[in-house]
Order: sequence, then C-alpha cells, then structure tokens
Amino acid sequence: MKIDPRKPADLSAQIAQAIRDAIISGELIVDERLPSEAELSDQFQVSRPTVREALKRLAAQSLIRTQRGASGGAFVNRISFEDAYSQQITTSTLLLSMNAVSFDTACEARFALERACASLSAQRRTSDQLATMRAEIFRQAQPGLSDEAFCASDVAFHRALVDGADNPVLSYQLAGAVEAMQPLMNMITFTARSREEIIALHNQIADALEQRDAAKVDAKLVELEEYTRKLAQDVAQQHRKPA
Amino acid sequence: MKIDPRKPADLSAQIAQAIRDAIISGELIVDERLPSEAELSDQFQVSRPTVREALKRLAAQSLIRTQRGASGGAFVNRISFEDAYSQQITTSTLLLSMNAVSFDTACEARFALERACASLSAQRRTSDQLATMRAEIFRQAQPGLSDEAFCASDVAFHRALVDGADNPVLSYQLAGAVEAMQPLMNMITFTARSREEIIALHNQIADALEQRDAAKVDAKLVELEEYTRKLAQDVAQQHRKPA
DNA sequence: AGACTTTTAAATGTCAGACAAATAAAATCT
DNA sequence: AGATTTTATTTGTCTGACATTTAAAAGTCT
Repeated sequence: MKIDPRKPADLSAQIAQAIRDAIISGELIVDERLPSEAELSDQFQVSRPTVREALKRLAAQSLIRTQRGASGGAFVNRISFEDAYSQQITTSTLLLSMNAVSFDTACEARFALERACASLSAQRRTSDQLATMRAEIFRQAQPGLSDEAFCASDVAFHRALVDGADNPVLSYQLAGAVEAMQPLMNMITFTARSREEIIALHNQIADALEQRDAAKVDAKLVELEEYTRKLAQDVAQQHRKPA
Repeated sequence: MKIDPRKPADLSAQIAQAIRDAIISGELIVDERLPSEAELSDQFQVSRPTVREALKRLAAQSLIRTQRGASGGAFVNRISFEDAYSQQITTSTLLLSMNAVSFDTACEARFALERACASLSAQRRTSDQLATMRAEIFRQAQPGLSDEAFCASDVAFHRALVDGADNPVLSYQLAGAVEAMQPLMNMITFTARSREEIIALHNQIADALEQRDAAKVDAKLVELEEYTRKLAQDVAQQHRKPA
C-alpha cells in the first residue's frame, strides 16, 4: 500500500483508496485487523487525524468497523446484505430525488425489475411469504389508513414477492429500486376507489403466486404498472389545473 | 439538525447522520453550502476534527463535495448516475466476493435482471448501440485475446444491451449486477470452443435486437445463461479432480 | 476609467501533542 | 484457583497551530 504525495487529491482520500484497493484485491481479508492508527500514520508518513479521516471514509462504506480498547482497532468488515441494502436505498433515493427522474422512468424500471423476479417467485415462494402478502393486503384494506402507511404496506407486499424468488442478490438489487420509489409514490393521493383497484390486483397477484402461475403474475404486474402510471398522470394533471 | 450526546455512537457518526437526514429530507438542497467547519463545530458543540470526520463520511458517499479557498466549503452534491454506478459496483463486487454467493445465484440474478431489459431494448435500441454490440462481438472473435479481455468485452456487450432500454434507472441497477459478476466470470477459462459458442449466441442476440424481436432476445438470453452455468460447472468439476 | 497586479481574508487541509474512555491482558491479592 | 486490581493499548475527542488554496478587495499603472 503506497500513496503518491505529489498527487493533487487529499491525502486522506488517497489513503482511503489505497486501503480500499487492498481490500478489493484480497490483500486484506475479512476480519483482518488493520495496523493501528499510529502505525498507519508512520507507514503513510502522515498525521493521525489524516489517517482517521481516511478510516472514517471507509467506515462510511461499511468496508471497515472499529473497536476501542486494548486489542481493538480497525477490522475489515464482511459486507452483509443488510449493509448493502441500506446503502443502496440511500443512494437510489437521492439519485431519484436529485435528478428529476420522471415518474414514468422510475416506475418502468421498478416493474421491469420486479417482473424479472416473478417467474422465479412463482416457482419458489414459501407459504410464509404468501401469508405475508395476504397480511399486507388485509392491512391495505383497513379504512382510515394514511397514504404513507398504505405505501409502506405496498412496499412490504412487493418486498415479499421479490424475496419469494429466494435469490439474495436479486432481493438486494430490487430493495433499492422498490424502496427508492416510495417518496415518489407518496406524492400520489390514493382515493378509496384507487385503493380498491390496487388491492384487487394485489389479490390477483397473490392468487397467481399461490397457483404458481408465472404468466398470470406477470400479466397482473403489467396491469398494476399501467394503473400506477395512470394514477400518477391524473395527479400531474390535477396539479396543472387545480380547478 | 441536532445530536444526542448521550447516545453511545461516535459523535462524528451522529453528526454525519444528522446532516445526511437533512439532505434526504430536503432540508438541505443540491448545491447548497453547508456552514463552515468552524460554524458546524460551534453548532454541534464538538471540535473541528470531529466535524471533519463527519464530513469525510459524507464525502465517501458522494453526498457532499468540498472546495478549498475563500468562498469554498462543503456543498450538497447532486449524485450523478456515474457516482451511483461506481458505488454500486464497489459494494456489489465485495458483497459477492465476501459472502460466498454461489456462481449459480449470481448468474441467475444477473440474467433475470438482464432479461428484464430485453423487451424494452428490442423496442428502443439505437443503431449506435447495435453497432457497439457488433464491434464487441468482433473483438471477442480475435485470436489471442486474454480471458480477462474477453470478459471485459462481454461486459461491454451486455452493457450496450442494457443501455438499449433507454432507462437510466435500469442501467444503473444493472451496471452493478453485471460488473460485479466479472471477477467470478474471470475464474472461467474460456476454451476456443466455448468462445465460439458464446460469440454465436451474441450474434443471435444482436440479430434479434436488429429485428426488434423481443421474444427471441429473451430466448437467446436464456440459452446463454444455461450455457454460462454449464461452463462454470465444468470448471468446478475440473477443480475437484484436476487429473 | 479600465485593466492589471498585489494584498487580504476566509476556508479547507494538515500537523503535533495531549487527555479521555474503553477494553483486554497481566499482575496482584485473597 | 478465583476474584480483583493494575496496566498497557487503542480508539475517540479536544486544542491550537500552520500551510495551502482561492476569491474578492485594494491598490497601481496606463
């Protein structure tokens, strides 16, 4: 691990990159302890605060964890799917909110990805996952449910569908896409009528999964996508001329 | 923005979270300048190094950028798709390498996601993207190409396919999945025979896209997935008894 | 007055040294 | 032997200082 002091970049960024490279290349392995901050500052010929800034950068990416005390230090972290989820959700959420991604584009991506899971989920869904979906549908039918709570339940429903594919890599990729949409979905005001329609489609999706009918799940997801986009259009229209 | 000094977590982590929340909630908007480090240390009642560690955490997630000089400071960063790509690739790569994800699981996820793009790509692909794919196929047919270079070209081919869907959100999600697979793919030794097979399938995919035949693209991707998994199985078998 | 140069001030980047707090291992005592 | 105390190590935090970069302000010359 070496840094080039002539480079224009900040020293802490360079050091972070050097350690990051060492982790990615396998030079440092999971649970291995990094040298102490004092040793690192010796090694890189920089001060301890600079080393610390570098380590905090890595900690922010869940690449390392730190522990205080006698045999403490910084350890290479095994990135869990949990860690990856939350990072992806943060990034995706901001990406959508900051880049004027149209509702249609986000919606298209979300359902395209979700449909990618559908056939696998039809094959592999457990009865547990099916029960979760039914429970969320029940919750969605409760009167007096806020729009936010309705959306949150919607996310949980789709999350169960995705998890049904029994492929953690797929689940991880999709968690970001589905959850990042939530702020956009929250902008839609769900009338009693539109909730009924969505719940009906959710029921049909659950039925199709119960029968392990992949084609039907796919068809119903297409319907749901079309309906969702229509709702969003209505909201946009209403905003344009609020009568 | 407030922090709770009684909390067990590090101050710099708490401060980073407080600012992160402010950005996500929209309290701080894109390109807005944060208070200077001195002002922040006043505001949070901590020292400047602590504030700096917090800011470096945020910088590592591309949430802020900093600029030196008179009217410099930390600014809320508009997360670009580029930024999001590279973060996703880093995370996905480590996630796969550190969690003993089987080749089959990763491969299944990758092709499921890619097939999600196929029908959109068949509708929308530009002639430019088609030309890129043809060029990569040509490169793959060069004799004397290293396995690494073959895989890199493979990634470029599939990247063009995905970009054909003309949906940046989809492209962003898939970049991680496809590129993170590369280290796993690099473990496969491609014989001249297997390269021929893959190139033939690539050609058929390109043909199908040229004819805008979504069903055929999908079918060929399924074939390619099966063939890829078979190759990986052979490699695993060979490792078990290296004769 | 206008264009160029110099100065200044503000901000981040870096450093040195210190103390606090946590923690595990070693030493001590019962 | 077991419980307790001490000690050493390491991260977390603070203070204060200086270096470097940069834009704006002030000054100077034509």
